Amino acid sequence: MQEFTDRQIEIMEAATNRISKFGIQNLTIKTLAEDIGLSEPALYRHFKSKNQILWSLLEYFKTEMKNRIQSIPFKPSTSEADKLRAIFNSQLQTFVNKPAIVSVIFAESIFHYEENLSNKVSEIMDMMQNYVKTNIKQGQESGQYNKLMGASTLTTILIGGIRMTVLKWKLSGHKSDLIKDGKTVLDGILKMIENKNTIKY
Amino acid sequence: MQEFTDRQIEIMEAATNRISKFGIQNLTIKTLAEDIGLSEPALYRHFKSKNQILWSLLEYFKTEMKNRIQSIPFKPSTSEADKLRAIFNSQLQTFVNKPAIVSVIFAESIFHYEENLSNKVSEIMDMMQNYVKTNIKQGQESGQYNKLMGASTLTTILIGGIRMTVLKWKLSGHKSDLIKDGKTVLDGILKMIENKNTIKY
DNA sequence: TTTTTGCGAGTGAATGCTAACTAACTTGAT
DNA sequence: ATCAAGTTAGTTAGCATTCACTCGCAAAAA
Repeated sequence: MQEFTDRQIEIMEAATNRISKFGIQNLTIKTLAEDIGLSEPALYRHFKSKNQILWSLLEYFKTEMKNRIQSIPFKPSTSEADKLRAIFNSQLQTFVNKPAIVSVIFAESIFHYEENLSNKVSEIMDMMQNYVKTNIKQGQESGQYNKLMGASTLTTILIGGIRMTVLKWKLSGHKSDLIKDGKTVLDGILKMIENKNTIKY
Repeated sequence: MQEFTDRQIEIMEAATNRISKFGIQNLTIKTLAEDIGLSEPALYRHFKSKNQILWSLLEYFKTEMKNRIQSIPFKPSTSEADKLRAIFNSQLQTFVNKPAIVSVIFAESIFHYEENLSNKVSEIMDMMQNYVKTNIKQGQESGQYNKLMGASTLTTILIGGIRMTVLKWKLSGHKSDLIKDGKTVLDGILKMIENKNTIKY
């Protein structure tokens, strides 16, 4: 069940590279066609519109992300904190490998009110949000995390903190060490919410 | 020393409203001129370019923000936590009153690589970052905050958490209660870092 | 006190550019 | 000989910006 043809994937990869290197506003049919070595109309043989190219990019990433996260192998004994670490690590690693997706996800406002695109971005954000929230609830119920804060608020802080780290990385021109900085942020938060051998309320 | 003429302020306000209502991608010289009831060339009598209009908007906000935060009256006895609450509260209140500025600040990527605009946005972010970081250092040194995390990391988490809340508010179409949600996030973080009558390290 | 001159602020009609997208034609493989 | 996949040469539309001009007023000159 091949979702995309070879050419389509080639186009999507070229788009990814273009965005990584020059930002999303530099992704035009013209530059894209040049990158691949085709004429502009040729692209329209493979995608209905530019919108469809971006949409496919997001859809592709969403599926990839879901599969990737769901297939992280956890031993039954893995603590919730370690699961969270694995999830974020995997996610940040993906960003490092394909910085383009960050540009797209962070650029909601660029989509000229194109609902299908902002919806896809929302779906991706929601999915991440869900993984995190579920983890936190689980951790709180099992007593691994304290309950100083509601799960929703904690989720917001966690994702917000990581997002901020990603943003800084992006603004630094991908010079900072995203993996390390992300880990620092996550560990910091975990340090504050983990019930180790400390007081209980 | 009037920095802007009346007309310039009128234009800046119209731009603000246009962005608030229809997003930044709907801000064109044409729509802007229509809003004010002038012709397009007329705008060029007052600003050199569209870029200059946006730049002025950001510059104006930056100055306003600086003055506003610096003139928050603190009694000498105010705790660092309460100072932080006051700063964020003031900031969020401003966002609620002028949602446009959020659109502009969150839309870095829209600026066709116009350096002066992204720089202004960076300046604003840095300023906020500084206020927060200073506060945290102060709080940690005076023992009001614990030192489980470095000041930089904590700053990232704090600003990240708030930013995330603002983003959600924006995505909700300004329907959620930004002030309340922001306060919840901030209080949550403070609860985790404040040394009240608990253990000392 | 008229008259002239200069100027701030405005206008309609281009201009030039960049995009996305399309029509109509070609070619090479099955 | 069909058809998928190209190509050349457009079209259309949006946008920032400029051109050449006007109008009314205020100050300088007569």
